[in-house]
Amino acid sequence: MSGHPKHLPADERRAATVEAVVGLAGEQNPSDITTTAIAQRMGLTQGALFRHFPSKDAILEAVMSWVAERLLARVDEAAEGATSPIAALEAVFMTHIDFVSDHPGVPRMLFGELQRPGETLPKRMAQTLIRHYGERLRCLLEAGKAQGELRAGLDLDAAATLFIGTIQGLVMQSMLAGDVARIRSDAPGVFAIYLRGIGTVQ
Amino acid sequence: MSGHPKHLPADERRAATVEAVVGLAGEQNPSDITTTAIAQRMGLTQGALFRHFPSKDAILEAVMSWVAERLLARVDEAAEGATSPIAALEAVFMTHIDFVSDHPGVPRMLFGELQRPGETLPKRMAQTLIRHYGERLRCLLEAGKAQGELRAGLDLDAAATLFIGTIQGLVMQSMLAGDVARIRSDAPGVFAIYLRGIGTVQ
DNA sequence: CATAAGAAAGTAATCTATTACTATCTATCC
DNA sequence: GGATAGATAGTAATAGATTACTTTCTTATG
Repeated sequence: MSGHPKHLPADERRAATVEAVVGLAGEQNPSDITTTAIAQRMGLTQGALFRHFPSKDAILEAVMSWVAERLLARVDEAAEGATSPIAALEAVFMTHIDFVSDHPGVPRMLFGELQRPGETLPKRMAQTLIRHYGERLRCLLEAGKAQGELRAGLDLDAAATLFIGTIQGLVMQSMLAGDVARIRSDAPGVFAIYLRGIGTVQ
Repeated sequence: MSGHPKHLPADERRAATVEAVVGLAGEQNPSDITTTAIAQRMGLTQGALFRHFPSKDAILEAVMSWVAERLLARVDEAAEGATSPIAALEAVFMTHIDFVSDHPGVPRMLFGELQRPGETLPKRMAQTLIRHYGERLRCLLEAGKAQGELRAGLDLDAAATLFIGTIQGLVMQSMLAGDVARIRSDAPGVFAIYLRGIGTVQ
């Protein structure tokens, strides 16, 4: 059959590897992803992966790094384009929903990494990603308070937790229905309830 | 060392097995739980498990069955004791929070089962559990609407999705902090926002 | 003593990682 | 500008560890 595929520069193969992992994570339990499966999806043999990564955990590190970079960048961009804190929150939410719709494996991997016992690097990367995300949220929420868009008594930590939970709930619902598209179509209704909860409009 | 432990009736061993799995799931990734680890926690050898269960999946079935029975029973009991739909919702929420505080491995296992590819029995049991749970929620929400406690325009499906997401967000936050106790202490603040979101009081 | 429960050891499959070898690309030299 | 050397990227095979599950032997208990 195929024989040897074309040689690619190292960084392109690394990027392709990350893509393969994210893709697989959308179809199966992330912690059941094998190096054989990753290689197969790339049209390579299993051993070839270890020419670009010293270990499987190094692959997961690359994935987490990719996620952190892309997600935070898109979210920041969405927030900056908005004219008010509330508008920014909504833009962030929808951008996040778009992201997990495009890459349904991402929230599963994050959740999975958090569950790992011990202190692995990919796990810590997942933790810091979510922490940074939470900080941005609290920042927006605080600004909303300052501008009177959100009620004064609002518990910022609770609001940030619920923001993330809102997305997590949509992810769970889409897994239940076995239909990734639901995550996007159900998002507006769920976010409307959230918005009302944090105190916009009366 | 120990030698042979006391013989137990089959059903007690099965119950102890379920307990062991739920316990382990609170400490590590549920899908990384091995039969060796389960047996070790019970003070048995690995092979002994297969005297009581024909396969590992049969163990997971028993766990899912245990979860479905206990969770739904406690939730139903909480709902019945309440005097209004809203009070029932709150009671259900707090009961659920108590349950996952006592058994932090449960939401992880449910999430993990939903991710499995193919159609295994434990996966289907997780799906039906969450569906039944969702039905009860929608029923309560509808009653709340009928009694005017919730606003008329409320999207019931979205409200049910967010209810589950609220819990899921608390679970995630507790995993992030590595502190199960947070799930209980953060719950009231988050639920208050949810309640406001679905339209109680103005 | 008979039976059911557990121990101990074994098996086949699977997974990560390594090794020895080979193909492909790239840059240099005459 | 071809031939060629060196580096890079691939394959195939396999080692070593771990997994779910079996089989056989042993012990406790009614």
